[in-house]
Amino acid sequence: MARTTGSNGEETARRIDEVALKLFAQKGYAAVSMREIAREVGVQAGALYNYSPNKQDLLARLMIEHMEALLSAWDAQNPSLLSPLDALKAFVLFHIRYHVERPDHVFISYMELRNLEAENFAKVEELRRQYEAALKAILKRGSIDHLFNIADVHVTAMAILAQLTGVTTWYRAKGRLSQSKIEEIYTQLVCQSVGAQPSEEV
Amino acid sequence: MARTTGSNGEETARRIDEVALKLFAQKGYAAVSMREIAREVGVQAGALYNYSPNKQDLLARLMIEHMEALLSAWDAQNPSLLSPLDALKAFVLFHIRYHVERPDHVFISYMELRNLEAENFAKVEELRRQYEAALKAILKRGSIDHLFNIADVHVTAMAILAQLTGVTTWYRAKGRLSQSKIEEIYTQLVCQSVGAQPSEEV
DNA sequence: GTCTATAAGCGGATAGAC
DNA sequence: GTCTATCCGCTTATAGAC
Repeated sequence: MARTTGSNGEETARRIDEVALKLFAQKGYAAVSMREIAREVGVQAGALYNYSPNKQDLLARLMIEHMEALLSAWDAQNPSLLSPLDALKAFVLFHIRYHVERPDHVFISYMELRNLEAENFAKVEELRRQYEAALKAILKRGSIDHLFNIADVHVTAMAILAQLTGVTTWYRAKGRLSQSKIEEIYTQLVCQSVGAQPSEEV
Repeated sequence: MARTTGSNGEETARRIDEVALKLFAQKGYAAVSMREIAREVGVQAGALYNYSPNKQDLLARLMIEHMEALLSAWDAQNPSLLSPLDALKAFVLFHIRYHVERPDHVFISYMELRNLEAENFAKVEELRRQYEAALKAILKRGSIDHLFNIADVHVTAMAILAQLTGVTTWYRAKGRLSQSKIEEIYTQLVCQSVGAQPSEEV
């Protein structure tokens, strides 16, 4: 299926990212070869190097772009305009929806950190730190206003993020529970865990 | 540093497990070579095959033994003798302590599932299912007795396990919080998240 | 932009000496 | 039980033709 004539750089670039993301998530970065990515894209291995100088860069780009998009999407919600409780609920819904829609991005962003070289690792960690800070800001506001009963903002933030992100490990679109039901259950769970007053309807 | 004479099978077996566990956790199964394990153990690569028929078996054994030990340790606590609330608190303490003491075991048991061949995968999953069932049993008891306010036992169990296991990703022995302080925070967090009445002192 | 060909080395695993 | 030597396939990455 070689298609040297009629080749299309933009389409190939898109396909490489798509295939690499899928394979890295499925098998892990170290277990996927450039040949395998190329085969699935429908080009020869050498062609991949027109789009990334090496395999490491391909991984790093996928992770950094994901984290940047996540941060932008959350910022676009303007959560600072909401009350702490509403902002927390908005965060729960946002996080679940964004992550359930992109399970492969989530998976590699948590699993492949150790395969990043130092410089790329630092970039991704900084972006993750910013995202954690967004949740901490909400918890802090609610804590100061005595709306929440939180023993430690940092630990609570880590715990909430872990449980929300964990949804992607077991959620199946055709499972027992609909996504909206899961969102409802987690909203209750998180509100209860921060000791918020029984919530008005979501 | 060859030591053919004076070689000691039992000691080597122990060291192989120790080194393989450490390296798999650090770099991931696929990124660690048998040669690298051998080098760190202080033997030649061929010698490893006296202890495992292949690399896959080495990984599977580490994971299965960890899950079996985890289950035995929990069973030894006889949680069914406790009230649901006390059992839940016991579970939180047990899980945090057991996992914080064995971060590498925990890490590979969650991260390397995808590198297990079908048969080994099934074994590990069955053991994990049993452990999840132990927590669900507590939640069910408390729910039936109207001690807990739980929207869905399965989702709540997954959420609690995710947040507890997540401790190992950020806990550092010399960090801001002592382990006992973290245990206290998580106990409150989990009790609040299941809607349990404000707890007596732990 | 993609191909073919190839460099240079590492991978898991085995055979047979000691 | 461990070593040395080895098979051979697969790895990332590059060079140069088209």
